[in-house]
Amino acid sequence: MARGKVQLRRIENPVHRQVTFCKRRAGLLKKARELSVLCDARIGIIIFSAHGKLYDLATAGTMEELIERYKTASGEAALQGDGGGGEHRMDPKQETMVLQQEINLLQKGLRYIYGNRANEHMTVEELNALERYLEIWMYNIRSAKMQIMIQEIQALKSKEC
Amino acid sequence: MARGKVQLRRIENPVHRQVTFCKRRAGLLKKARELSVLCDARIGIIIFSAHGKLYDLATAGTMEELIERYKTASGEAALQGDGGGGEHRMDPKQETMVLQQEINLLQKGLRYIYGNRANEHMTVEELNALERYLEIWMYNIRSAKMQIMIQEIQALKSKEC
DNA sequence: AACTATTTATAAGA
DNA sequence: TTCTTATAAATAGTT
Repeated sequence: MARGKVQLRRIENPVHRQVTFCKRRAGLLKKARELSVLCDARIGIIIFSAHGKLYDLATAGTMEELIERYKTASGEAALQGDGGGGEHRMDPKQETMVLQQEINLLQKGLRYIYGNRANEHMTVEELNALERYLEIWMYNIRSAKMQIMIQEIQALKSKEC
Repeated sequence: MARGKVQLRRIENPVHRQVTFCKRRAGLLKKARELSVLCDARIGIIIFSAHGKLYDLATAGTMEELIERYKTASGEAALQGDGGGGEHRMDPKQETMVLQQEINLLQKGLRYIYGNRANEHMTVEELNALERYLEIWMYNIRSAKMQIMIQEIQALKSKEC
């Protein structure tokens, strides 16, 4: 927006891209804060840089509150208690989302176990769900181990002949 | 920003406020799309108007994906941040490092199990280590569950007396 | 919804 | 990186 009109496509020069990212990110967050104050709105912004670093903003409350409210407002379908067993072929996006949810639940569980228990609230239902995941994962890991060992044994046998 | 400097506080006139909300909301979303394209970033924006109406934007994917990624990224930050309670003998930094390693191993394991097995290489040793972690976590989760249920039972009993 | 006078954001240069 | 500054963009008030 200055000293040259900008083309709306990825900036190829990595230095320019990084500088622009910093400046425009700051600008975007400033605009969001202004909009929130001026118009009494609640705004959450999540930014992942190309390298995966997280920048965020939540006005008037926490991001978690906004996310919960978002899920309600956007009428999200209830979480499927599939257990990740994966007998049905999901499309990759859905699959990674489910995986991500399982990881989130595990992280929460680990914080609950190892951290200050007062900081995390887990229901018995959540703990049960986590337990089921752990059982399934353990089963799968044992299967995978077996497969690898069988393959290794077969490789050894074929060498002997 | 034009024909008069703006004061950074809630616009009292409802008509002005509504008009400004529309204009600036459009501007904010445009800026976000530009930033995403120019700098190869992934951005999610959630806006609730004062009256509770939802407006949102997710670049390069769905809001759900961004939310899940946000939870992971912010959860990891929380894990690294403190570690909390004094129940453990390790110093907090060491403890969170170990936790992080465990999570990384689990994520690798899950990708191995659910993803294309050719993309992840895991040794039998790694799988064994993961299996041991899962056993420990399951034990801890079952203990936690028991504790909660015992507390609930006691709470019920004390109410009855 | 359109139209500008101004303010604001920012790309390029220092 | 930080600051400057010329210019593009956004937008407050008006029509």
